[in-house]
Amino acid sequence: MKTIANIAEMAGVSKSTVSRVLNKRPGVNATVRAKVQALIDESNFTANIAAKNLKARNSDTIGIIVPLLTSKSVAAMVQGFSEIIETENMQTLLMNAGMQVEKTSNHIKTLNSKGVDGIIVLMAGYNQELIETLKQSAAPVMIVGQDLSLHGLTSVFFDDYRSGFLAGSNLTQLGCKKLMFIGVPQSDVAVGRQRLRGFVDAVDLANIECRYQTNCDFSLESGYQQAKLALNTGYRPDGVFAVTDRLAAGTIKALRECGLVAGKDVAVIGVGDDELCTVLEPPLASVHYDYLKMGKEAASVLIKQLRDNPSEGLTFSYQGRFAQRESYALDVHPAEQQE
Amino acid sequence: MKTIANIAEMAGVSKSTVSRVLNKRPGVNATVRAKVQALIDESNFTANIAAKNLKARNSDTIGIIVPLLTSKSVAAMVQGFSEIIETENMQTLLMNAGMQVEKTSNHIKTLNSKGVDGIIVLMAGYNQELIETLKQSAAPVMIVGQDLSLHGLTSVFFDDYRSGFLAGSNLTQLGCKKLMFIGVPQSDVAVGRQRLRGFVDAVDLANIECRYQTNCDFSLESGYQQAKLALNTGYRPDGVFAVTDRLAAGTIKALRECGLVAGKDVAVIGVGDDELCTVLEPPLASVHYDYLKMGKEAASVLIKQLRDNPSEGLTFSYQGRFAQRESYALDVHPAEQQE
DNA sequence: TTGTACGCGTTATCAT
DNA sequence: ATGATAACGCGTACAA
Repeated sequence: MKTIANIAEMAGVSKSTVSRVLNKRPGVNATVRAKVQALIDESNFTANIAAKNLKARNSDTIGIIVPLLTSKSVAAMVQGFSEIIETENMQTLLMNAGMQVEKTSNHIKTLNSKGVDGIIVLMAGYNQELIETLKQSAAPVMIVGQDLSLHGLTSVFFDDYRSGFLAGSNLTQLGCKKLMFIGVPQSDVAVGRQRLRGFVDAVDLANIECRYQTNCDFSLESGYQQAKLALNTGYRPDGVFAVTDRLAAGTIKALRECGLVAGKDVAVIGVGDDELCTVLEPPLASVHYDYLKMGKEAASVLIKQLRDNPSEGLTFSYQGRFAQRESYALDVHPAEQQE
Repeated sequence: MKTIANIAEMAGVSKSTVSRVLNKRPGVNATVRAKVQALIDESNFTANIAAKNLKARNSDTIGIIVPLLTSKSVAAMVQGFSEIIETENMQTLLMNAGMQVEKTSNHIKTLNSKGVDGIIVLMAGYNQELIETLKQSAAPVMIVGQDLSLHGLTSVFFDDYRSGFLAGSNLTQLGCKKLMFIGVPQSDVAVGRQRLRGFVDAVDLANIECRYQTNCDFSLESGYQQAKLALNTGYRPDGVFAVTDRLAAGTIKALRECGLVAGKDVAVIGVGDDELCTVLEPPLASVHYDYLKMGKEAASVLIKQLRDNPSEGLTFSYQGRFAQRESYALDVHPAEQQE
C-alpha cells in the first residue's frame, strides 16, 4: 500500500506538501501542486483513512443498528438514512441486532469504539440496560421507531396512538356498529399498545361494541388465526382494524371463509400502506406511513445535531394519513339493515 | 475519550499490560489482570479501532454496495451478508448506488481508500468502466446477482436461464397449448434475457405457440398493461410465465378482467416466491429464490477467500426451485376441451 | 512557500 | 511478568 511518504519521495518534496495537495489546502506553489497531483493520480493513491481518523478523532461515519432488514419498513428507513448520509459525504456502518436487545447494547459499544460520529438505532424492544448504554454513548444517538424522549433520548417515530384513533373514528364514521380489533401483544409499545389505545379511545367515544384479539405475532397466518378465533364464536363484525397490513390480509381471508366480503359486508383497515395493499382483493385501505421520508428526516436531524450543538431529548413525531381503498366500504348501512 | 494510557495510569501499570489484558493475551499475573479488567469494565472502555486498524493494516470491514434497499431481494441478501459478517466479527460498511452505474464505480474507490478487506457488489447494470474499476480494486470483490466470471470476477447468482426453462417446461407438462410471456427488456441480463432464453428453449422444445410481451418495467402496473395489450388483440392463453411475481400479479388482474381465472382457465407462474404470492387470489406458483441463503453463502465465500488465498473468477450459481400453488392448474385439459 | 518534528492510540519487539 | 520504546500513516504547529 502506498503512503503519503512514497509520493513525497517520488515528487522530491516533503510529506507536508503532499498532504496539502491532497486536502486541497492553499500555500503550495502551483507547479509543485500540479506535479504532486499528477503523481497522486497516476499512482492511484488514496490516503489511509484509519490514520486520518486516528488523527482527526472522527470518522465521518454514522452507525446504524437495525433489528432485521427483511422488513419493508426497516429497509425503507435504512434507504432513507443512507441517501442522506451519502449526500452529506459520510459513510454508513450497518449493524444487525437480530431482534436481540442485548446485541443492540454491544453494537452501541462497538460503534463507539469505532469512533462513529453518530448512531441511529431502530428499536424493536428495550430494557433498562440498553437505555443506560444509549445514554452513555459518546456518539450522539437518535432513536427511531419509539418514543424514548422521556429518557432524554432524541426520538423520531410515528404517532401510533393517532393512527389507532384515526382507524377507529373512520370506522365509526362509516357507520360500523360491531367492530373487531386484530392486534399484537402490548409488550410491543408502538404497534401493540399505542395503536390499541388510540383505537379504544375512538371506539369508546362512539360507544360501540368491539371484540379485541391481541395475540398475533406479525405473520399473515396469525392474523388469520386470531380472526378465526372470534368468527368461530359466531361474532360477525361489520368493521375491522388490524394493526398491520399483513394481519389485515390474514383477516380478510378468514372473513371470506365465513362468507363475509371485505368492502361490502365489513370494512377493513390496516396500517403501513404496504405494497401488498394494492394486490389484495379487495385493495386494502390503510394508514399510510412514509418510512422513506421519516428515514431521511431522521438522518438529517442527527447530522444537523452533530454539526450544530447537540440538544437533548428532542422528539419528532410523524403522523400517518388515511389511504382510502375498496376495503373501506359497507354496501348496506347496518342501521338500515333490519330484516 | 478514554485511552489505553488512561487505564494504565489508573491501574498503576504500563500500557503494554493493559493491551495484553485487553486482548486476552497470556503473560499477565492473575491478580493484575483482574484489577485491570475491572477498571476496563467499570470505565466502559473500548479500544480505539482506528488506531488498531492503523497498526494492523486492515479494517475487519466488508463494504457492500447496493443499487437500492427497498427491494425484497436486496434487503434479504444484505440481511444474509450482515449475519455472516457479524458472526465473523467483522463490520459492514453499506453504500447506496441509487441504481447508478457511475456511482458504483466511485463507491468502489471510496471503499478501497477506506481500507475495507473485501467488497460485495449487488449489480443492477454495468459498463466497461465499472468492470475495469472492479478488476483494479485492491480489496477482493464479489459480484452478486450477475455472472461476471467471464471478466475474471468472482460471481454468485441465480441460474435465471434454468428458471425460465423450469417455468416453460412446467407449463407444457401441465398441457398448456397457448402461452404468454410477460417480461422486461433484455438490457437486464438476468431477468430480461436469461429468463426469456430459458423459457424460449423450453417452449420451442415442445413446439408450442407463445405470445411474448417484453416491455414491462418492474411495476405491477406494467405487468397489467402488457398483459392487456395481448389480451385486447383477442389472444387467449392457457398458460402464463411472468418473470417476476409482481408482474404476475398484474397479469392475473388483467386476465380476470377478460374473464379468465388463474388456476382454472389459465396456469400462471412467477419468479421470486415473494411473500405476496401467498396473499394473491389465487395464491401464485413461483420459482423460489432463497435470497437470504445466497446472501449468507456469498459473504462466507468472500471471507474465506480473504483468509485463504484469493482465487480468481470463481462462479457460484444457485438454482431456483418450483413452488407449487393454486395458480398452477388447469380445470379442463385444453386437449379434451373441443366444443 | 516549504520542511521538520511531534502526536493521535494501539500493538509488537526487546529489555529488564 | 512487566515496562520502555518504536512504529503504523497522517495532519499540523512551528520553524525556516
